[in-house]
Amino acid sequence: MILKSQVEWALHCCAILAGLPEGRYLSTKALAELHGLPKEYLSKALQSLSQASLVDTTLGPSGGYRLARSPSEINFLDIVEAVEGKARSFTCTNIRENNPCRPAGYCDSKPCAVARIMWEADEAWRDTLRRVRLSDLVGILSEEVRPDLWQSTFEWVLKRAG
Amino acid sequence: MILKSQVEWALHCCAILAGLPEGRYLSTKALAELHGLPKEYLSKALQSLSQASLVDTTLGPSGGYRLARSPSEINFLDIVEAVEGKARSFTCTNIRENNPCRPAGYCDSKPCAVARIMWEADEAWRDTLRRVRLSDLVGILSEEVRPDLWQSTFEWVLKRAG
DNA sequence: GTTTTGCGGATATTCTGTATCCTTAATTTG
DNA sequence: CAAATTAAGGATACAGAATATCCGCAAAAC
Ligand code: SF4
Ligand code: SF4
Repeated sequence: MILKSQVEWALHCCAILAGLPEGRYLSTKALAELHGLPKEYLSKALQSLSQASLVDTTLGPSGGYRLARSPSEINFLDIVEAVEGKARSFTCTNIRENNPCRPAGYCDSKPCAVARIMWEADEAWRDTLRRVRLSDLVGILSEEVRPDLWQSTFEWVLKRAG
Repeated sequence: MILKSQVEWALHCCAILAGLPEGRYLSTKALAELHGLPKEYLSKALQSLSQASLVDTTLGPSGGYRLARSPSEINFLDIVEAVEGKARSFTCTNIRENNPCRPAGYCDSKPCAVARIMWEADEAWRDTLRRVRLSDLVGILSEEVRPDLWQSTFEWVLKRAG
């Protein structure tokens, strides 16, 4: 069980978009270059963010992406689910139905305990991600990243933001 | 991100093994038949449990598997990690190293905030699974499964247990 | 009108999960 | 002892998902 690398990409891109001045856009090209990622494929991740209404887009030169809401109104789960999907990590194939001892026509009223426990763990994972806001991430990064790198990165970004 | 179906299989098999009388073994053949699973492939899952020292095995006719410890000393995480592996679900490909603004020779002292937050969620998932013991599962199942089915299943099992 | 951009569809490639088969060694049964 | 049964592990095939690239389209900027 492993998350797609697009999750990492999307999180990093959102962190960058969170630092954009009001009303400006940043293109896929710039984001791909900044992170050293395949432009065409990163585009798919950004499209996922767009479909989840996490980002606004505009076309044409000087077009690109910007956050649809403030970084404090977007949490990690929003971003992760946009890319990874909302499906639970444990899928029940209902193997208990194959039990040869089962009376014919026996109908299970609810999902069995195994599934419920696995889903509970899944919910704990989601809860943790839900509690971390994009603004929290930006706060941590701005403290941890070396100031000169932090600054030159955003100069680099602003030069390319439409 | 989806868990392998072997996880479900392993959990169900352990629940059955937990109901075996002291010292008896149950074969792959019986477990596969009971759950309607491909015997050869289920065998791989059981081998994982064996490698993780969760079950004891013995060869020959009347051989098979039994729990290596009491059901109260085995938790969900033990079983899940045995078949799914202990790797974290989020893998960091360190894309920040591609930042063109990076000073040459810049060395990151620690994993970045994105990775740490994702790993924290992973830990929450594991914690939840760690807190549920196999004996808890058996307790719930014995209450929820219709008594006649519960009983006939274990009669079926005992008839095949070596 | 030309360029740039996001978007979606189509396609190819690589990797993982699923599944089967076969050999070997240990153990029970007769 | 001989035959049957079992777990273990290696080899291999198959299916589906993740990764990646390419193309055509419509909207926006200039
Ligand atoms: S016991 Fe639970 S997890 Fe297993 S098949 Fe039934 S519903 Fe699914
Ligand atoms: S920012 Fe974190 S998750 Fe992203 S590449 Fe760097 S270390 Fe990995």
